[in-house]
Amino acid sequence: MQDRLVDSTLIDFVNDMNLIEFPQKCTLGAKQQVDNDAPSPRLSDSPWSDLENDSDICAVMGAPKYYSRGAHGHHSKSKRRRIISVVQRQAANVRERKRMFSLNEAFDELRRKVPTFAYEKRLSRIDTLRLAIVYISFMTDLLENT
DNA sequence: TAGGCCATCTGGTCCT
DNA sequence: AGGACCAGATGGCCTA
Repeated sequence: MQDRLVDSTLIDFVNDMNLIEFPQKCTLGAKQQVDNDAPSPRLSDSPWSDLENDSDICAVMGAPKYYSRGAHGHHSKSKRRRIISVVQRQAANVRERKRMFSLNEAFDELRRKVPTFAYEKRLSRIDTLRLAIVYISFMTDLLENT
């Protein structure tokens, strides 16, 4: 496959990737469907902007006043058990959402760097990584053979 | 309806 | 001690 890719033009490369590596399996819901060049609406609309203290979620879920880390399942044997308050848990949730948001921003940036057809559906994260790997390999081979 | 993808929550671990 | 990172679990949405 690599040899064939080296001999291909970039368009051919994209074609190959679309036909071989990504056979129309990158599905996305209507509300998540985006142009390849446009930032994802899911990512543009910060999911935590109106939930900075997570109080709404907490109210819905009826969270206890304190969370006991490692207090369930096989994790309960942990000796480093750390008791955290609801506020701390909420803050951690917000941080985690922000972290995932920045991760998705990076994925979006990577999506814009790898070649795809305009009409193609938005790449999933795993397909983005796989396509990036193949694309880098292709470009590396191209440089080495010129 | 099953499977894929994703967002979110959560607890464990590592690092500062 | 607290934040960052990670992985597992869960549930929702969408498509074939």
